[in-house]
Amino acid sequence: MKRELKRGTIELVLLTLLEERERYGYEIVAAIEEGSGGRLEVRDGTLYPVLYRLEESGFVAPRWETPERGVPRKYYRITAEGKEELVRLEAEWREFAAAIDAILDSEGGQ
Amino acid sequence: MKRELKRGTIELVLLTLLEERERYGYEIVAAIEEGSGGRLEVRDGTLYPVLYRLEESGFVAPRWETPERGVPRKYYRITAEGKEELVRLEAEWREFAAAIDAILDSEGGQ
DNA sequence: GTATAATATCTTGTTATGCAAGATAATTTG
DNA sequence: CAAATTATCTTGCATAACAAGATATTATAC
Repeated sequence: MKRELKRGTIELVLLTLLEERERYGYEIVAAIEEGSGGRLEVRDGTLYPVLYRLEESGFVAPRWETPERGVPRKYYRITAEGKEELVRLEAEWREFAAAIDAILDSEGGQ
Repeated sequence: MKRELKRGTIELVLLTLLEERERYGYEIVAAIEEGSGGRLEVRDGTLYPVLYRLEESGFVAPRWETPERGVPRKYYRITAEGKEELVRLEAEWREFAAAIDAILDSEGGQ
């Protein structure tokens, strides 16, 4: 999947996944690939900066967890503001996709 | 509509509009807004560079027309290669949108 | 007839963000 | 102990949409 198409959608995807439950970054990379049926891939070098942006905006909140065995993990949960943002982003996505489809369907169908 | 979401879709939109018929840049700006039901807007400062990229790639071909009255217009038509590219871009868009929707629907629906 | 608006194309610089490529560190496995 | 795996983080690059202008012709208003 080309890079440019993804732009502006990763925050929506992240908030959607974090609304279901708390997750840590490395886990999210796999969740995106799985949840999209292998069609969408996001690198960790992409993911972490997005999480920081969301954190700065107050849409997610982190929590370190150091298990008895294993590498420390930084879990993120969605905040109340994050849920509101998710509603906005999803509406924006639906409207955008509808706009593109409107052009494709009206013109291509002739 | 936010800027980032549009990225990667404008070439698809342009080729779709040009597949229907020859058009000139200034006309396309209005056609996009109308064809999307007012949901999608593209500035002329965005449009022209996209047309040049498409022309360089051989996907569209320009033709100047100087009418008896009025400002000269540069009409673009889609080429055979452009039609192939359009098929690719549309498939890519459909798959991408399906990937996003798969994540939204599976997670949001619980 | 001159000024203003509308039509139309084009250019420059800014900005945002996804990603490659690495660095770091702990843990597990061979 | 060496190598692979898990996990987070950083730097620099590339791309493309846009704002803000420049330019030029034609149409309209005064």
